[in-house]
Amino acid sequence: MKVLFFGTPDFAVPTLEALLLRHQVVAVVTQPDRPAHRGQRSTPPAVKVRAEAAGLRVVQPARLRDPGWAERLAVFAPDVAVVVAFGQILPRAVLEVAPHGSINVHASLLPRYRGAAPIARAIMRGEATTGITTFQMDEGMDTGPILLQSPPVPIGPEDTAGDLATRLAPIGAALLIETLARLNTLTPRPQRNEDATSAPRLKKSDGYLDWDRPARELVNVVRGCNPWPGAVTTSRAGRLMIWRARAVGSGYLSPPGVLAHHEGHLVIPTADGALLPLEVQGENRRPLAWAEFLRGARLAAGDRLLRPAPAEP
RNA sequence: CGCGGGGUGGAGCAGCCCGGUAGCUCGUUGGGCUCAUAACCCAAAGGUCGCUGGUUCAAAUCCAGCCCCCGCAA
Repeated sequence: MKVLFFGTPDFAVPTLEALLLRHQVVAVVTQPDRPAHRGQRSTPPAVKVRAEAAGLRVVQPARLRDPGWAERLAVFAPDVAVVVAFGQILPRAVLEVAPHGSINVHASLLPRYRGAAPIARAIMRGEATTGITTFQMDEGMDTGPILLQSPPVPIGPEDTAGDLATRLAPIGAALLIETLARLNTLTPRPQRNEDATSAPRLKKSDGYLDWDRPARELVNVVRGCNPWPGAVTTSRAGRLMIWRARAVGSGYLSPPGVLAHHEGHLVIPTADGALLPLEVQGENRRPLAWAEFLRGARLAAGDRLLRPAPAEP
């Protein structure tokens, strides 16, 4: 089939590669290069890099909602459009550019976790499984009728959002290929809206750690916010990013947020149990193991950690 | 010219503003103690303080240039 591919980050790359093997990708639509990294260098999205390596046509609309894009994309005469983590809402005219419409690869078992951050949100809520759904897109946010779903994919207790995304991406690629292969015989199944939950895009403040919550929940926040936006607390030594952590103990140990010793480790007591940081990162520092960080004598028992001030949307 | 932090024994840091014998926590090595369970005690080895030049009686510390590393702005 002639496929028009929409995608942007790493997560979308395996699906693009799978399409390359079995179908004809007539063009790739991705987000514009954005200033990124030190020095404000303009950086192409992962999908663009891969697409150019494959010699594909790449289109980078600033706003797909601007008039004229449907016509410009129609020139490629696709049979179907495939959308994976593209990052922009597709207007109806664009959704309907291809005769078979647009198919989305979404990283959850819909109708659960509709939205931009299904992987991170599932982890943050402590889910034990998730999966991949392919569906026929409509104008709503991940509301279209379902084509195929993967079997439940287990979420390991230590998985980060980054880990899970890496694992889910090839599963999505395989499911999409199967979806296309069976497109003519599949019956789209409407989602049960009453079962839907939403997974809105993460904000930095989603990573703000509140020590008055139970340690188990905070560990989930830490996992879900890795690699972005990072779970943060503030201390005498400035902002502290916690990249990996484990919940230890249970019940009330000592005042939440005040560093204390517990079974041989310096931990952060919470409302229930304590958080044992494993990997941590100080301001303008690289990530360090908790023990190494502590050797710099930046923090000690008795120091109080606080939730960052909500100075951000 | 986006903003910012940093390069000090193997690791993580302090010292630099207010020049004058290089310090802390850990690791390593050698002893000791004998079970401390939060990391016991003693001792030792190990450093061109990123590079080059300048100022000075004297530079890790002040000045200039260069190299490298890192964080944030998704």
